[in-house]
Order: sequence, then structure tokens, then C-alpha cells
Amino acid sequence: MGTTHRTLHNRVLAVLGPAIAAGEYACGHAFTLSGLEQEFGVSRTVAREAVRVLESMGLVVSRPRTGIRVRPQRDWSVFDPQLIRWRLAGSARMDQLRSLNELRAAVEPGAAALAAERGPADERAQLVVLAEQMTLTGRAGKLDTFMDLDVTFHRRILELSGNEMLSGLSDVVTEVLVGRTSYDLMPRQPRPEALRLHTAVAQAIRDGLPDVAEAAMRAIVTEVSDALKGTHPSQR
Amino acid sequence: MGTTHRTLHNRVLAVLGPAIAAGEYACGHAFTLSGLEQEFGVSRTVAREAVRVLESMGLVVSRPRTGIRVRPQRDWSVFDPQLIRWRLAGSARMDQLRSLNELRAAVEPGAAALAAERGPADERAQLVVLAEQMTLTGRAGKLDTFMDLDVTFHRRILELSGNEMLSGLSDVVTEVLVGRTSYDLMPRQPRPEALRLHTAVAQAIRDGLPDVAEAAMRAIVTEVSDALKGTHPSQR
DNA sequence: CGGGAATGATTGATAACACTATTGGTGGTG
DNA sequence: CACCACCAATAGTGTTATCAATCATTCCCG
Repeated sequence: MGTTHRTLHNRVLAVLGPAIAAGEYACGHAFTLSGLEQEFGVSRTVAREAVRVLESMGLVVSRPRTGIRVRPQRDWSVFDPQLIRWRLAGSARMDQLRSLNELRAAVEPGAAALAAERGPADERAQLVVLAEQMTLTGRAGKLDTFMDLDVTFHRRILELSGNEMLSGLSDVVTEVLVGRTSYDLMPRQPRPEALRLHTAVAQAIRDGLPDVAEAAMRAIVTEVSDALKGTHPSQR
Repeated sequence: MGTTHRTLHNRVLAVLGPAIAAGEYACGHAFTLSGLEQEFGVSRTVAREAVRVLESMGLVVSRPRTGIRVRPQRDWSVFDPQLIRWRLAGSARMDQLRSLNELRAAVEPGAAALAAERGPADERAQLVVLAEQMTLTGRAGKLDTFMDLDVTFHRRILELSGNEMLSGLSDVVTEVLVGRTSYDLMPRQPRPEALRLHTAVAQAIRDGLPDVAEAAMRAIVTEVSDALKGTHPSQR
């Protein structure tokens, strides 16, 4: 789960990436390869490979005579898992969490509907079991295991959607749920209403009722976003 | 809008990327650097830079002694714009279009709600004008300009959501809408109901009514997915 | 027959150099 | 004075050669 394996250009990336992602270098800022060589004490080749990766993520553009320029945020590949991790690790963590949470809120109802429509029957049934476990551990106040169950619950639904892009968001959802608890944005004890809704989603998916599943899931995510209300990220 | 500028490793990528994305190389297939050097007639450095980019997209993993192995699809960064383009260009185009369309169907209602909540008032008002133009050109049967308007309509809403990740999907939506017409998945003439719904979405967003906007947008996307019904991509 | 060390294939990393594109200045010209 | 063509400095781009680190395989020894 740690980044890719310990190679030199990855270590350069691990410093340069987060720095750029955090906005430490203004939009037009220009690096030079030789500058990077010196700053990190690496060979030109390594510096170039790091830049290539940053370029493929849209963070920078590299042109002769001009150097390596930081591109405007609008051009970044905001869905790149690496970039998401960098931003979650940096000072923009809170903003990134909010973005991800909104994305998740927008996506999960639709995913639940798809899961109800076309997930394999046995796996759909499993969801109900998961929801029951959530209710139990939630009432017992075991927050840690509750969070784990919550994560797998939402992951499963995304995977059951049968859509590669939606299931590609499961890591994102995990980050959000984990990050939320670590930031104490969760109530001490899961709200009974939330528990009930999770069960409702599970049952609707099991019973193959897309509309019901979608509505119940929407209720879950709107409840969450209500809890975070009032904290809209500055436009920038 | 062509890929990045004409550099050698990009030309290698432009061949290798689509090939892997199209599944021409099985999951565990192993390349070697010297093999790539010869196949493309490039130096080791260039070959490695191409591999670095593929690696950062999760398409391959490069390890000593083992070579460069193709990773399972599950690990690919399916949101990487470059990868999306490659798949749209290749034989998986239809599958990719379906995935994207489902994603869009899942996302847009939520995006419309956010746009209604917090988009700048003047830009929200612009949407109504856009919807009117759509109605006019739609009724007139000018399909080309209608598609352009449709694209900007949906793009605007994503951008108005004020969420960087949602607006990051605007290119995706564009691809879907354009691809759909080029595949004749659109009716000869936009359906009156669809036109009415677009206007409803625009008005709701202008008037700051998230729930109404969300419902109307959901009606739009479900109508579309009903039209594509029955063609679910084969698993894997 | 099993476990661990030798082996060699393959990537990882460095260095030095030639090529090329871009840009910004410079000078000439209308 | 404005504008255009040209030139040169500058950085990335691409090549080659060489060595180091790694790890799947293999083979030998207990």
C-alpha cells in the first residue's frame, strides 16, 4: 500500500510531488533539470524520469529553453491516485477531503442503483450481513471496527456496480471514510438513523430495487454532507 | 488538443499505451527494455521514460530481473485522461464509452445539485439561455450545433459545481457525448422530453433549487441509459 | 529431498556528449 | 518609430557506455 517500490526517482517524486501539489510553487514557476539534479543530488536521468511522471499527471510541462513549468491546477489529473495521496498528505488535506467527499456523495447513489441492478445475487446478499454487523458494532460503540465495516460496505457496493470506473473510486471512498474519523468529523457513536439507512440500502440492493437503493444511499450521503455544511473551500 | 508535444518517448507511448490498453498483451506479459529499444529503435533512456509513465498509470510494473510486466486491469488508473483516450481510440472503445456513460449518469445529478447550491448567480442564469438555444437548434434539427451546445451545457454544470474533481470530469462527459453521436446512439432529432428536461435543469439551477435540479438531471441520464439498455459489457 | 548459496539476466543509476528547439535580443529596414 | 529577420545563448532531448543493485533460477550440499 506504500508508494511504488523504493527507487531513486520515486524518492524525488515523493518530495517534489507533494510540494507542487501543496501549491508551494506558484503556477508559472520554472524548474530546471540541473537545478533538480543539484537539489536532490541525483543524476540527470533520474531527475528526468521524475519530471516525466509529473508531466504525465499534468502537474508540469517541460519544454526546451523554458524549463519545467508548473501548470495551473485546472490541468492537473485530479483523479490520479498518487496526486490524491500527495494532497491528502499535505496542507491541502482538508480541501481534498471535502472534494472527495462531495464526489463520493454524487457517485454513490448511482453506484447503489447499478449494484442492485446487476450485482451477483450472492454478493448482494452479503451486504445485508455486513449491514447487520455494522449495526451491532455501532451500537456497541466499537468505532474502529465499525469504520472498517463501513469502508468495506461502501467498497463492496462500488465494486458490485460492475463499472470499472466506479469501482476505481473505492480507494477514494476509503480515504474519505478513514480521513473523516481521523479528523473527528464523525459522531462519537454512529447515529441510529444512519445504521437504519445502511440496512435499507443493503436490503434494497439484495432485493434488486435500484430506485430504493439509490434513494436510501442518497439519504446517507446527504446526512453526511449536512454534517460538514458551512465549510466550503475557498475558491482560490 | 493532440497529446503532449512531439517528443520521442511520447511517440513510443502513443504505440505502446494503446496496445496495452486494448489488451493486446495479456495480464502477466513481460517486456524487456532492450526489447523495446530494438522494437522502436530508440535509446535506453527514451524507452525507460516511456515505461516510467506507463508505470505511473498502473499499466505495468518494472522490476529487476523480471522485466516490465503488464498489471491486471483492476490496478489501472482508469481515470487517467491519457488512458481514457487510448481506450477510446482502440477496440475497447465501446466498453469504455459505456463505462464513461454510466459514470456520468451517476455523477451529473449530484453535480447539478451542487451547481444550484453554490454556482455564481450570473453563470447559473446563463444556463437557461443555453437551454433555450438547445431547444431551438434541436427543433430545427441542426444536430451538429445541438451537440456542441449539449456539451457546453453539461460541462458548465460540472464546472459550476465548484468541485475540482467533478469539473475534472468535464472532458469525460465531452467524450461521451461526442462519441455517442458518432456511434449513432442518438435519435435523429432530440426528443422533446429531453429538451424540456434540460430547460427544467437550467431553471432549477438558476433558481437555486438543488433537489429539483438533481431530479431533473436524473431524469435526463436515466432516459439515456434506458436507450442504451441491454448492452452490458462482458465481465472482465 | 529440502534449503540455501552461487549465478547471470535485467533493471537501476551515473556520466559525458551531441543535437535541437525555443526564445529573446539585435540590428537592419520600411 | 515600429516591425521583421536573423543570430546566439540556453535549456531540454536523445545517444552511448559503463557499472551497481536486485532477484528468479539453478544447482549443490547436507
